[in-house]
Amino acid sequence: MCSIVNHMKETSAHILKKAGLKVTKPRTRILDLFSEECKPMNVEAVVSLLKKDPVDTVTVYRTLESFREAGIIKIVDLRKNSTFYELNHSHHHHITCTSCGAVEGFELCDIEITATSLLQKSRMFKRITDHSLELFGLCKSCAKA
Amino acid sequence: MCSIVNHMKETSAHILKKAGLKVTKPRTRILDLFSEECKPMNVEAVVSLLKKDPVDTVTVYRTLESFREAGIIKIVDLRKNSTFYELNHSHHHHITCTSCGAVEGFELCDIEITATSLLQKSRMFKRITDHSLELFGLCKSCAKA
DNA sequence: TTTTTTGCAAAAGGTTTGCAACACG
DNA sequence: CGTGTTGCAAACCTTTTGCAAAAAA
Repeated sequence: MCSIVNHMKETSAHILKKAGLKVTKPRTRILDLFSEECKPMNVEAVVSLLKKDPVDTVTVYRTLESFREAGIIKIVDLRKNSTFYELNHSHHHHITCTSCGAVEGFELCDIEITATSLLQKSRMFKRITDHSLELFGLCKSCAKA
Repeated sequence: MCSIVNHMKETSAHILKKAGLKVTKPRTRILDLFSEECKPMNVEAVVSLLKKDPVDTVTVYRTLESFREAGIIKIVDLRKNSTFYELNHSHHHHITCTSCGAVEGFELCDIEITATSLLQKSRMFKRITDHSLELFGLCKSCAKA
């Protein structure tokens, strides 16, 4: 269980209302799923994990997009061939195994400081609103093989 | 003109040979293009810039993939809906305007040091082979509007 | 000449759009 | 009950694959 729901004692329904989204069954189930699985997921993963009581793929696409707009989830750049999302609460980054695709999250926020100072040198940019630090490497089991 | 060809006095043909790739007209032209345009490009951009003497889209896909395998270019994660590549010489990152899509490059390599120390804490990972720090924000003209 | 590369056609993902039926508030 | 959401079909766009003709070494 991920911390946003847990910590803040907020139900998915509550989070949806606060975001101005109607509380529907597919939305509640998808948000619950993100709280249960503490990892980046793509549309296929969501559909697959809800297959007992199926939610249409298109609905998942639309739901993830509306969650992203509302700031509930965010896109993670993992160099996969589809878009991955995760809950937008704790600020962290990822390391992805280039061999088997395993993903681990980590926190590391010296970057914010360094990045802000960068704006002073930029002739083109005014504001930084988001960033993504993604590492790629080999996990222990792939490093052996 | 980007520095790799310029600085090292290496022609595209020379770079291709060193990489073990046959020197063909499409490959030479595509590599020349990356040297001329100092910015990330996707397949569409390459095709479009070569349209006077067209190179097939599929050839561009295959060429970019072979360049990437050879380490001549690398993928840049810009959160666009297609894959962008750029020359793999100077180590730098990017900031992308979330409003108009403008991209600026910058150097900032304290990350390598910080990231390496991270491995000591990771229970899953053994090696970091690559990383990507991408910033997103508003460029000066979009910040006004 | 032998092997690799190119271009065309077609297929294969992932994602988006249109629209009627449905459900939330 | 009215508006926003869902599900299905179909379209769309990017990327991949198969194969014969062309080009590199």
